[in-house]
Amino acid sequence: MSQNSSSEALPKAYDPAIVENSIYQKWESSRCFAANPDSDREKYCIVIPPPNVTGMLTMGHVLNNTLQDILIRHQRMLGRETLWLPGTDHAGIATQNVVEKALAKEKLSRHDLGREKFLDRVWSWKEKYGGIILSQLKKLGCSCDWERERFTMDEGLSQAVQRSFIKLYQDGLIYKGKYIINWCPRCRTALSDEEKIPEDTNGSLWYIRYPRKDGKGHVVVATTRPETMLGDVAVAVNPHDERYADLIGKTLILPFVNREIPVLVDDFVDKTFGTGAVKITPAHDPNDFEMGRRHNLDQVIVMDEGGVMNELAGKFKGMERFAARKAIVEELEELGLLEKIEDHQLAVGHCERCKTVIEPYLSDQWFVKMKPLAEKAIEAVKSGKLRFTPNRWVGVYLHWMENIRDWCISRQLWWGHRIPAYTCGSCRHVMVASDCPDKCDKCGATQGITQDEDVLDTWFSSWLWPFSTMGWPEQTETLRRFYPTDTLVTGPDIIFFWVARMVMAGYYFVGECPFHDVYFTSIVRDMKGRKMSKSLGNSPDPLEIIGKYGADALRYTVISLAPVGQDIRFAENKVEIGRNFANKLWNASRFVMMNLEGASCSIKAGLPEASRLSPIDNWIVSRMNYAIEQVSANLAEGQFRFNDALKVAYEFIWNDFCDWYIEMCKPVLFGKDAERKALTLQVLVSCLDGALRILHPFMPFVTEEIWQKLPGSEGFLMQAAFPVADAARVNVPLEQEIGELMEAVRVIRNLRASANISPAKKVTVRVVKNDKTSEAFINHADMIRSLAGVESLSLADGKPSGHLVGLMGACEVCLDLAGLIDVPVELARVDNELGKIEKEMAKISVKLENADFVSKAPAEVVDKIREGIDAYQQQIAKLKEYQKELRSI
RNA sequence: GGGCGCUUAGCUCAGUUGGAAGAGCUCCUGGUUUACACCCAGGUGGUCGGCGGUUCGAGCCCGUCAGCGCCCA
Repeated sequence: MSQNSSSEALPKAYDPAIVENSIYQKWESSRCFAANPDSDREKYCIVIPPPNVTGMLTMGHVLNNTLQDILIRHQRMLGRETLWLPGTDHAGIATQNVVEKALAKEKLSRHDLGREKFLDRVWSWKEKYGGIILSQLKKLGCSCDWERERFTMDEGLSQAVQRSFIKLYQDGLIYKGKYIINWCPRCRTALSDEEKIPEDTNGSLWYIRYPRKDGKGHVVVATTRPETMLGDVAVAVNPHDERYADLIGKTLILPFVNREIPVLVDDFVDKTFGTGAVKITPAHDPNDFEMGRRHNLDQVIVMDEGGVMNELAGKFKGMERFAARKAIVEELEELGLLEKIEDHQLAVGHCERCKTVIEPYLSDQWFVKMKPLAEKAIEAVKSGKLRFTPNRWVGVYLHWMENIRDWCISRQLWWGHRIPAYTCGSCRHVMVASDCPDKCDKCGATQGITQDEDVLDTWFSSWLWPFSTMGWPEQTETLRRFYPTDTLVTGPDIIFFWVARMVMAGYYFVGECPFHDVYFTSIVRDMKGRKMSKSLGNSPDPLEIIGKYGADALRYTVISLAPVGQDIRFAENKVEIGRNFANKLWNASRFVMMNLEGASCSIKAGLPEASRLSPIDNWIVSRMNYAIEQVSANLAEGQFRFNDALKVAYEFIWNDFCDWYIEMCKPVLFGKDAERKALTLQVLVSCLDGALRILHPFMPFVTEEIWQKLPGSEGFLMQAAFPVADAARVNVPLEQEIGELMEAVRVIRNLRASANISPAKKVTVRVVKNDKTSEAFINHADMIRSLAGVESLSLADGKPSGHLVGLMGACEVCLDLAGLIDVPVELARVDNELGKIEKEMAKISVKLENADFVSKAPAEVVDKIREGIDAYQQQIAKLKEYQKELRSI
């Protein structure tokens, strides 16, 4: 499987297209993703938020699933038995819509086909396209256990749906009844409150005169939906509204239909809204419905299921609801019954799936009583047993839970789980059972028992997902081993739809919260801050991006752009950063392996003891252990600081390992000291190994590909151990010492740049003796020579003339220009430098001028400031001296 | 109407107990340094949204206003 041959030359640039598919195939065929319930390791489990079968991979999926993959891969490398359980959701309305649209192209409706044939079409559609999004997740590198893939309409999951419905019914938590529900006239189905999307709309408030039967004038009512007046059965006023005191009990004549309707009183009426008199339409408004029940009023339905006015609408019969609204207003106007029209802003509900304006509609539906289910779900969060990250979602969750309303679960669709309720044709008795009863429980009839036509809300299967996918209601091995799961990663937009309901279902059906942590992801927006959507056309195709830049690059960029809980602004060109990083890692590895020829080092050998290593070797080892510690801390349970972890790995690899360590190694690698060289190679290989391990959860492909080629690697990186930071190898004084070396190099490079000296040209540098700082130059003279292109480096007792002068602290670093100084340029540079230092000094000096600061601030803070000023003053003095010298040339 | 989040360099964003403002990209200047131009070295760039307050000291804590974005009614 792995060649482990360093003689194989790596291509100069990393090409993800060549690597990713083959790596993924190797993982999959070696069953690296499969969870084993029999192992005795501690488990870690995530169930995927099942994408819709109709779905195509979006940037939202990329973010969400990359995060899950990072968690899973990290935990797997930590030695846990991990299960990431994948699958898809049947997405009732969405899927039915898609197939109906396809049918429409053949000029067919689902009714032309009939229920059975239509469902056949949906299933074949599902077989053909339903797997696409999951195969797209594979391109992303997701390490799901594909052998356990589930679908919400699978046999087993359908069983779970049935069983849960029956249990709820038997427990008295499911009921059927006629209530006002949210109705989509286009989808022709009921919707839950959550599927109604309110949008602020500029509407109107129409003031309509309802004549009194006694002929003594009229009453004016205000409404935002005039078309519903045809279903009015009363007018109500507040009992304390003196304006209408004499009107109570009188009768009005409803225009157009000439129905006699009473004026009644109800505390609910808001005296300040409109005229204080409101029309009551129990069949078309939730508040009116309640009021109607209190006063025992008729419920007059004036529209059909498609939003078209019915026979009770009189002359408006057959008109679409908004056309009817227009016609009614016009006619009222003509009749002199329209008093006025006011602009009125209101929130109009729209169908989540098709954006059609929702109609509050009286209809016979099934509901779940939610209050009893909410108790434990509230407690779980309050007690901290269930944590949310970011924590602020707790408030949103609790507010919803504490004000929870019953859940309308029946849908007038065909695609979905059919409600397991059967009605006796003879006595109308309703029986809930998994199969059609042979005879009626009540009257004993054996014929004419029919199943409810409706299906269940898709979320009624989704809320069971964490355990239905594990085989519930059977007590399976998987369920015992992996339930409850550990972390849920999902978007805050489905906190009510899904998260909250899963918590309730987990407690109710299995007795345990389905997870202990929920990580709410960011929302991916475009650069203008707009949510990505198909209709805006601002949503890039992740597959195209993967094709262009590689999955690792996309993962890198998405994660680094996503701080905890903040929305991210994504643009395709940002993926270049990830691609560049993958290439950087690739080339660093390439460099290491090119130098490995004939060497006998192996990642299995581990790091040589510190005493055998050079300071720079020990420095990179220290940096690596710091990076390991930081990545681990950022990924520790409950942290979810993905972007910080990734940043640490990035900086270690790019800055410490590539920019400094590899460069510092070159003299050794190209030198003659074989023993040093061997040790250096071992450090290079070990650090590369460590870097690949900490980076693997984030960028799995490129790290695996490289790791396979490292000498001594066996099996797969994805199954290798995540490194543990060795505190004994973290050497802070050494890091400081090497930090000084780096600073010395920077000072010289600075001087070279300011004098425009070609990098190829070797220079002579003289450092003016100074107690501490100048030592740094001498301690690491060889290193400085090689990194800064210095030929001769020496200490000088006094400042030589004809040199460029730079400062490291107060230590003068002089670059020999043989007197060829471009004085104006150099003076400008020194001026600039002086200006900056003086500005800095002024900023901290004011602190010392404040007597309170000196007396009240901690001594070490004051001392630090004093030292700082001291240092600045020395620097200023040196620079001024240099300035004087330059001016005298 | 109620609640939440955001406002830091031209752009995208870090900044975890209050103690001398950071990264990446962009831009500018150099560069055929045998890992990498998907690169290297160097540089420019910020009254931390406004106004108050607490404090010796505020990007960070409190109040208030403004703009943007969400959620709930």
